[in-house]
Amino acid sequence: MATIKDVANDAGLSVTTVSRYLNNHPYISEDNKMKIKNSMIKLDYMPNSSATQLRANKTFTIGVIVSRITNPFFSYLIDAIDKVVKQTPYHTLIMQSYDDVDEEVRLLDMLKQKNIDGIIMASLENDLSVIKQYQKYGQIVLIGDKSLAQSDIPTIGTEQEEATYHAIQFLLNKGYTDIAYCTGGHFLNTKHGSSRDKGYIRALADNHIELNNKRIYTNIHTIEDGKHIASSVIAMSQKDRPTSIFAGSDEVAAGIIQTFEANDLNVPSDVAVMGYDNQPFSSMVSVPITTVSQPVEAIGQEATHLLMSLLDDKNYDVDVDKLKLKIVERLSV
Amino acid sequence: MATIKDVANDAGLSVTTVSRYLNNHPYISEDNKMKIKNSMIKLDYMPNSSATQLRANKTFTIGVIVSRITNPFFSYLIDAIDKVVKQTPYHTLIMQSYDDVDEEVRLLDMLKQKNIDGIIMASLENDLSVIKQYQKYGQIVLIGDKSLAQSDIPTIGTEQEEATYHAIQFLLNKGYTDIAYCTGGHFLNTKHGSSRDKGYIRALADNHIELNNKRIYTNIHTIEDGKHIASSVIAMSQKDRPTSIFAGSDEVAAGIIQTFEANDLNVPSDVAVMGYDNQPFSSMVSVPITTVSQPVEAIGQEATHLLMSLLDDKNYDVDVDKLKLKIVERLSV
DNA sequence: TTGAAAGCGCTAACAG
DNA sequence: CTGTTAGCGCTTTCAA
Repeated sequence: MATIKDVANDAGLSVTTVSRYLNNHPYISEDNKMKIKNSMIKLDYMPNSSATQLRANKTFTIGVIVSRITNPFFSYLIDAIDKVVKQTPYHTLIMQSYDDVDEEVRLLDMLKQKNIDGIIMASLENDLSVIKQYQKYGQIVLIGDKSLAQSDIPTIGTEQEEATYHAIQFLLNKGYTDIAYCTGGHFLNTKHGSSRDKGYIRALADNHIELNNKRIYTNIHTIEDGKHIASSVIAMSQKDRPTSIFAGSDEVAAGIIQTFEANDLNVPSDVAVMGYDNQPFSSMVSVPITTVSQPVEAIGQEATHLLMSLLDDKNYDVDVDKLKLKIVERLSV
Repeated sequence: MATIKDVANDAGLSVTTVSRYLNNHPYISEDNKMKIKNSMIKLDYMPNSSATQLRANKTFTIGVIVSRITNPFFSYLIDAIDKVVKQTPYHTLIMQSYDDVDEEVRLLDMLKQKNIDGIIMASLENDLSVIKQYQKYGQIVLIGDKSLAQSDIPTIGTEQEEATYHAIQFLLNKGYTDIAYCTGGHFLNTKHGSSRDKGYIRALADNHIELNNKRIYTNIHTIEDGKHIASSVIAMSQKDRPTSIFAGSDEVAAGIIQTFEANDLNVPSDVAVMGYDNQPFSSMVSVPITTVSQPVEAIGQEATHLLMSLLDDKNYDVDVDKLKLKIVERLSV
C-alpha cells in the first residue's frame, strides 16, 4: 500500500506538502494540488489511519456498551446512535458486556488503551465509583435512570423509577394486588435497574402491600427466561399464583405470555403481564403487550450529541422533554 | 497517560526490555520482571493500541457489514460472530450499509485505510467485481447464497435459491397458485437476494405458472413495508388479490399479518403468508409464522472461523452440514 | 540477558 | 507557498 512518501516522491514534492493537501491547508499552489491528486489516484493512496491516530492521539472511534445486541431495545438504541455518529468523522464500536462485570471492565480498558475516544454506556454492571476511574482516560456518557446523574458522570437520564412506580400503580388500579416482579439485575443491588426496584417497592408501600420475596425474579433477560418464569408459575397451585407479572422487558413478557397461552392460562384474566420497552413486535404477539414505552431513538440521539460535544470540548443542553417514558395500554393487562 | 518509556525509566531499564516483557519474550530476569510489573501498576500503564497497530501494520479489528442492525437476523448474526471474536485478540466493528451502494464502498474503504484487517459482508450492495478490488487490502468473507462462492471470494454459502424454491413449492402444494413475492433488492438485479428470485421463478416455471410482474414487490425490508403491502392488497378487489405472499423476511410477514388481521382478512384462509429467517418472535405473533429457518448462529460462527483462519494464513474447512435451511411450518400458511 | 537505534506513516513547528 | 526535521509509542534488528 502506498504511503504519503510514495505520493510525495511521485509528485516530486515533500511529504509536508502532501500532508497539507490531505488536511486542506491553505497556501498550496493549484498546480501542485493537481499533481498530488493525480499521484494519489495513480498510486491508489489512502492515509493509514493507525498513523493518523497515533499522531493525533485520537482514534475517532466511540464505543457503545450494551449488555446484548440481540435485545431489540439495544439494537434500536445502537441504530439511533450510529445514525448520528455517521454524520461525524467518528466510527461506532459496539461492545457487548453480556451482563458480566469483568467483561465491562475489559471494555472500559479500551479507553485506557486509546482504542476509543469515548464511551456510551447503556448497560451498567460495575459500581459508579469504578466507572469514574475511567473518566480520566476519555469521555463517558451514561444512559439510564435520572439518579445516575448525581455521580458527576454525564448522563442521559430517564425516569425509570417513576415509570415503574406508575406501571405498578397501573396494575394496582386494575385490581391486581399480587404483583410478581422481574429484574435484569439483582434485586436492590446498587447497580442494574435498581431504580426500577425502588419504584416497585415504593408503589407497594404506598398501597400498604407487603413485599414478598417469593415474587421477585432476578437476572431475567430473555424470552427463554420468561418461559421459565411462566412454567414456575404454572407449577404453583392456583391460589398461590401471582395475579400479575411486571416482566421488566417485552421480550420476557412475550416468553411468559406464550407459555401461559400454550398451557391454557388466559392473559390477562388468569395472570396479567406488563412489559417494558415497547418494541416493534410487542403489538403483534398473540396478546398485544401493555408496556412502558421508552423513547429509544431520542435517548440514543441525545447521548451521542452529548458525547460528541464533550469530545469537542463544547457544551450541549440535553432536551429532557424528549426523554419521557409512558405506559402504552394494550391487552396483556 | 504513561508510556513504555515512563515505565522503562521508572524501572531503571530500557524500553526494549519492557517491550519484551509486554510480549512475553524469554530471557528476562525474574528480578526485572518484578520491577517492570511494579512500575506498570504504579504508573497505571497500558500499551497504546494506535502505536502497536502502526508498528504491526495490523489493527486486530474486523468489520461486519450488515444492512441494518435492527433486523433481528443481523443482530443474531452479529452476536454469533462477536462471541467467536471475543475468544481471539480481535475486536468487532459493526457497520451498517442501510442498503446503500455508496455507503458500502465507504465501509470497504476502511480496509484500505487499515482501520480494519478483514471484513465479513452479510449484505451485498455492490457488484462482486467491486468487492474483489478490495481483496488486496485485506481479507473478505461473504455470507449469502452458495453461488457467490464462484467469485473466488471466500464465502459462507447457504442454499437460498433452493430454499426459496422449496418454500414456493410448499405454497403450491398447499394449493396457493397466485403467489406474491417480496424482495429486499430489485427483482433480478444481479445483487441482493437475486438467488432467491431465481428460486421463485424456477418454482413457478416448473409448475407452468406465468410470472406476473404485478405480484413482485421490491425494496421491501421492514414491518412498515409489510403493512404497506398488506394495505395495497386490501385495496384490491377480492378476486384480484394474491392468495399468498412470500414475504422475504419474518418482519415483513409480521407487518402483513397484523394489517390483514386488523382488517378482518384471515391468515391463511384469505391470504397465506410465508416468512423467512425464523426469528425468535415469529412463533409468538397472533398467527405464528410459517417460515424458512436460517441457521444464523452456525453461519456467524463459520464465517468468523473462516475469516480468522484467512487472517492467520491458515486453512479452514467450513462445515457445510451446519448451514442447511429448512421450512418451519406454523399457522400462517 | 540487556540496550541503542532505526523506523512504522503521519503531522507540525520552524525556517526559508 | 514549500521543505527539513523531530517525534507520536511501540517493536525489532544488531551488537554487546
